[in-house]
Amino acid sequence: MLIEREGELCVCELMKALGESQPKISRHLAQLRQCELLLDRKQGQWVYYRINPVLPNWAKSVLHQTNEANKAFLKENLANLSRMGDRPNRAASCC
Amino acid sequence: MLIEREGELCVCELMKALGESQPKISRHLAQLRQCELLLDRKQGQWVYYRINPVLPNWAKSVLHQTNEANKAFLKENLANLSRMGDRPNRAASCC
DNA sequence: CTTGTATATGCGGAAAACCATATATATTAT
DNA sequence: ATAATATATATGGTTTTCCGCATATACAAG
Repeated sequence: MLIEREGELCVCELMKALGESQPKISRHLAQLRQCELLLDRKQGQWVYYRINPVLPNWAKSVLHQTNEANKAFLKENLANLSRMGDRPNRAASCC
Repeated sequence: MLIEREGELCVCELMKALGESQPKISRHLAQLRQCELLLDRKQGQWVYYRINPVLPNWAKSVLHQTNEANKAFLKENLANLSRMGDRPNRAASCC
């Protein structure tokens, strides 16, 4: 849900947002990638994860609806994320 | 998904449709009832399960969309169900 | 009252998931 | 080259889930 909302997030951002350990986040992301719910791209030392754009529309819609209808659920996590001072600069990705 | 499509189903119907054991069906239904996704009503010797109508709209919508977009997924199970000759007569419920 | 059918649930073992720790690899900075 | 940061993954042990079997309860039929 955080990734859906933010567009893409790297492992360290999700660590901060969710307050979970690095191996835990990484392994869970690996599973979501394996079942093709997520794609990743490497940029420098960071690996950014995003929703796989080839998901069927019904699946994208389910994700989006669930997200929209449960914003309160993520409040804390998004606060943690914005409190993260040294957030990697993904603008540097392109060009 | 079968229940959403059929309106309500009892344990023995789900056993046939899914080809699973009675305790397995019953225990899974108990969990879905516990988390308030399903309601049950007893009629004679049968217990019918239905989607809880007080679910928030987003949840109902997610169930419905997922169902509509994956009809093929249930084909076999629905065939098993219709092949069930002695299906309990739920018309006898009311009046 | 007894038998049969439908459902729920206790129990024990098997299977799966889960996670902390340690470590490996890649990248960046010094 | 060295150190630091970001990520992935192996390993081992704990926890949780899961299921088959047996059993209990409720109802229906005879």
